[in-house]
Amino acid sequence: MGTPPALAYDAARMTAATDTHRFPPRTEHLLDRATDFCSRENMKLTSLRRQVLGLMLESARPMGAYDLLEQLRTLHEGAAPPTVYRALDFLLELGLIHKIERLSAFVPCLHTLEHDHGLHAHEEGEECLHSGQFLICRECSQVTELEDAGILAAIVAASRKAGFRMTHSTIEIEGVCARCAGAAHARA
Amino acid sequence: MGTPPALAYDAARMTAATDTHRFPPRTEHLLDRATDFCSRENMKLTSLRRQVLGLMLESARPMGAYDLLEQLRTLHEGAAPPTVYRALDFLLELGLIHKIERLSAFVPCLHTLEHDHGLHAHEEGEECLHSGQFLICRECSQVTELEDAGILAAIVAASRKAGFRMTHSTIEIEGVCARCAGAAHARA
DNA sequence: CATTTGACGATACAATATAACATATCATCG
DNA sequence: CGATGATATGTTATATTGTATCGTCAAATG
Repeated sequence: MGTPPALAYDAARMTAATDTHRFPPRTEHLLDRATDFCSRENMKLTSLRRQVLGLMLESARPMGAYDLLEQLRTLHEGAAPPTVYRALDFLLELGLIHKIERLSAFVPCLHTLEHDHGLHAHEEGEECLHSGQFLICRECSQVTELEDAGILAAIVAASRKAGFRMTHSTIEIEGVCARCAGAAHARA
Repeated sequence: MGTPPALAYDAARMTAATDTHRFPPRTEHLLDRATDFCSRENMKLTSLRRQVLGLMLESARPMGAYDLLEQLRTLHEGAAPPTVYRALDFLLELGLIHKIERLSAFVPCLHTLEHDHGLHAHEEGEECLHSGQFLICRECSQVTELEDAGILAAIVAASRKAGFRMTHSTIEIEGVCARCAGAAHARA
């Protein structure tokens, strides 16, 4: 919940080269990939959007828009709700993040960042944003993104059977993750 | 969106026998089934809850909590947000309705009402509320509930594979329903 | 260079949901 | 019957999430 613990890199270099906040190297690397991804889509990952995505990458958990706003304000004075929602809308449209509807919260999409596959085509010529599947642990609040072909196939099949032309699917599976279930078992 | 059109039954009998609003016969019948269902679960479908469920059954579309509140006020002076949310929570817990997360709106669960199967068991001894799958048409806003065994099986399988103990799943499929797709085709 | 377009600042507001506490209703038991 | 506890509802206020709108600025485009 609170601020993250001390980080293992040199904080003095954080604001060295640019006017924008510097995240740890691993995050900066992912952000660079995101920048490339955007260029290829003819879009721009502006400094503001980069910061918002960076904050999400740093968080172990899904972040609400107002969580993000609070954090963003430490980097970007004067940020207001529309500031955050615009960045989120942009990132959502490109598939760089997902919204977890049940939590009204957002997570970065590592699949897009790591495999650079933003857009998918399911049917004849129909393009459709990759929409993942999420395991939501109610103990530790962590969210794991799956990309299970079986689930997707079942959903596409059921939609077709109903004559429904699907463009997006929201799959949110709630329960207890392996780690928390293990811990509970150990306690008993 | 607006108030429903004139109804084909005798409005004079609406408040005859009881102090609670009377819905058309088909709805009253479903409400009676809901009452029975609750008794079997040792719960009570109070007049307030019955009215809320009735309003939802009368609506062709998902209703937001504040839509319900507005309607409820015509039947139940002094209703406030908590009035509605409490009724919704009750109905959700019993599986008599579902929440469509993407719409922040609610629909009655006809599966529960028509088949009286509220609780399911997926794994060894673990009970779990029936959680349906929803086709959401972005043209006409209608929502169709599926209960596709293939989707459920795929989700259960993927959860197990990840060591995740699922208790509830939210499946919301957005797109264009057969009727609206047909209409669009006709226009072209 | 003028124009257009997209991004951002800033204020206000709308829509959704809950906290907290008071009151009422009802069943049960002594 | 009257006390007691549990459940349901009334009431007010507030928290949380999300948009509308309008103005400004800066980069891209012709």
